[in-house]
Amino acid sequence: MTTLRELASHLGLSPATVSRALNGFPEVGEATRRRVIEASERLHYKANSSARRLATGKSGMVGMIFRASQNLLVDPHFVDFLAGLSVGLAARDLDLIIHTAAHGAPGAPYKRFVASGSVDGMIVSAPALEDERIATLTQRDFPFVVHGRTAEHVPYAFYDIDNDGAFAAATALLADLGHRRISLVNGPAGLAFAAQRAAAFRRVTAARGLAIPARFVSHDEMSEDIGYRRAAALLGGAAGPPPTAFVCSSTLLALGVMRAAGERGLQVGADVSIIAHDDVLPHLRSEHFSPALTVTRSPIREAGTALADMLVARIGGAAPATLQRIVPVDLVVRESTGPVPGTGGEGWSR
Amino acid sequence: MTTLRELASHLGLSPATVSRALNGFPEVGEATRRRVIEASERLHYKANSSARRLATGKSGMVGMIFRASQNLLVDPHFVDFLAGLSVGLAARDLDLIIHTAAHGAPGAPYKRFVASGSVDGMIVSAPALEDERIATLTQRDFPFVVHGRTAEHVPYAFYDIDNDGAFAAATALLADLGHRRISLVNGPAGLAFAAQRAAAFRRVTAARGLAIPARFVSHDEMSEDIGYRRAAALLGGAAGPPPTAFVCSSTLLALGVMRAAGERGLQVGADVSIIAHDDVLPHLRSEHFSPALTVTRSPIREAGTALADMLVARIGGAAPATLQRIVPVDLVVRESTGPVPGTGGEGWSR
DNA sequence: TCCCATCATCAAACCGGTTTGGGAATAACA
DNA sequence: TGTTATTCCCAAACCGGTTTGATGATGGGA
Repeated sequence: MTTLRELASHLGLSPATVSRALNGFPEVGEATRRRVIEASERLHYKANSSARRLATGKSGMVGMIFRASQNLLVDPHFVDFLAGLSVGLAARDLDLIIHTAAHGAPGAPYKRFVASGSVDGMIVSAPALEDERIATLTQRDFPFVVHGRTAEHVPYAFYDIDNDGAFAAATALLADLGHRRISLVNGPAGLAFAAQRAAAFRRVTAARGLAIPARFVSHDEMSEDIGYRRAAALLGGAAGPPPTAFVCSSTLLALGVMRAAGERGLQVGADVSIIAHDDVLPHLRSEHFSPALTVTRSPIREAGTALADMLVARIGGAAPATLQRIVPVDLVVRESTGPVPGTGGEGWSR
Repeated sequence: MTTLRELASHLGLSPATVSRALNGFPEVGEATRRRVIEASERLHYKANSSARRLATGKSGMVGMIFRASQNLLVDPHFVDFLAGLSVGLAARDLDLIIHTAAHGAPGAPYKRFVASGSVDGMIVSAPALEDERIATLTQRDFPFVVHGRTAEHVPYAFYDIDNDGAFAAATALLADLGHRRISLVNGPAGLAFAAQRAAAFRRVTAARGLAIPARFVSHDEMSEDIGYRRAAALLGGAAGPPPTAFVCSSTLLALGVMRAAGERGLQVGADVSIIAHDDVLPHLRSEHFSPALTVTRSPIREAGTALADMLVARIGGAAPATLQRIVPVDLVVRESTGPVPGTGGEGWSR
């Protein structure tokens, strides 16, 4: 509760000198500085952050906004990203403001943060293919970084994994094992990463001459439940021959697909193959699934810390074009993928 | 970027009038108010939040601090709580600042937030049995709410589940089924909820005359991995006869215990019984485990929204003693619990 | 017609820091 | 000793809102 002025008059100094002493400016005497610091601690002085912000124009915070409708906060991928981000920002002495936009208008909360000057930068997560937020922020020349990439042409700072490479490799692996009926259980339609993954999947299957019926490709929330329902519907075979392999956009989806396969008595890795993208959620380890899951792997936490660094650079004035990273994805072959059943996999059944 | 003064001079009014017009004060004429609002929208005026805070003394934000060392943000229970909290706060037009304290000193970040006036209230999560944060905040008479309860006697606002009732019921259920060698796989030692659960477990087992060796009770992080390791060590039987039943502090732990049991060829619900507390994480549904898990159930998301309401009330001046809630916990019996094997469960083997 | 409410508005102070532009010592140099 | 350069500190302005106290303009009642 002590103010700078109180502290100053207590010391018989001017507020200006005390301010400089505490902020490490060179033009105050060493003896004076020590006296000031000692007194500030004794009186529990702490600069009022609102006043400082008003004077300096910096807030020391960065913002992030979720749409409550999308329930993104519940998504474990998302929160793990948040964890990395928070740690990375804390290391730079920045705080993170999170705001859940309850109502429809997605633009309003951005105004709230950007126009009112309450944050120094923004983080945009889970962008759509053409994302309004990116357009708005670019237009106002406000510092921001994106987790993911959109189809737009404006240069902005982003961190993304090589979704195309990962899903091309995953699809090719299955095709090489002889699978011709492959299903893609993907993330929500409209999100950029899901579109990139679907494009890679379609490109590779088309190149191999595989006919993929529309019902084999689904876009939805990435939960165990959805994985189960999609796989159960397809494996039931009511609408046509079931797939022999699944490519999943997350390990949670794969878990559901495995449950559906298990219920039908299908052996994963023999009767049906499953591969998934693994964001390496610490409490969900694909190597412990039974059977151990073949995955394309890229830790989502690293995205958080990397984006924190990028945002700091961006706030510091770095050009967006210099802050773009696409990280490669590892393909880890384990036990959930195998040769297509009923063909020459073992060399005799053909 | 337009300021209040600019807007005012543009309108030929004083800043005072414009401020009142925008903030809905009754002493400005209706015609003037409309004129002001119209102009403010046309010029994209948005009050600078730092300036407003400085003038009003309110920040419109509440804070929450994690210790990075504890890795709480990675804990899915925790983040789901965060989700509920965020939604609850957004409904009250509050933002949440989250700060990860990288280094050891737990007091420092509190100073940072409280003494500098950057937040109007604080949320304390995962309290220890005697929590320093609660002591500090109480002493400064700063508004805060706690998720959980400590052993302290100071009256503060909290929301907690009936850990004692839940774990007494769970333990009694197993004892009633004839189990005499029961293991408790608990959360981290030192945290209040874990202590409450352990106390209930010990009370009920003692009342039933069950001898529980020290190795049957473990305190650690609540991950699948830890659950697996604890159960594997006990079921190995190297240190003595293995337990016939497990009480787990989370469904993640139970998942690990199930994996350990499965690896040894034990049938869950017959050879070994498992019961867990279920915080109802949307992506981890205990009714879908195989077998479906018997649980004590209480959605952790509700804690978030309830605490948001409490904190708003507390900031508004409500007395802490009026803001204390302990919610009951449901016992849901499913397939993972059954009579102890090798006794009279089936009527013939004794 | 005069007086008193009521309404609508304004000038100025204030919140608590930071920053600019000097100015009075002291030190360095001729 | 006189001048110039440093060193150290201060008074005042400023950031952009909100809030107090006062004032001019209108309208109703006597």
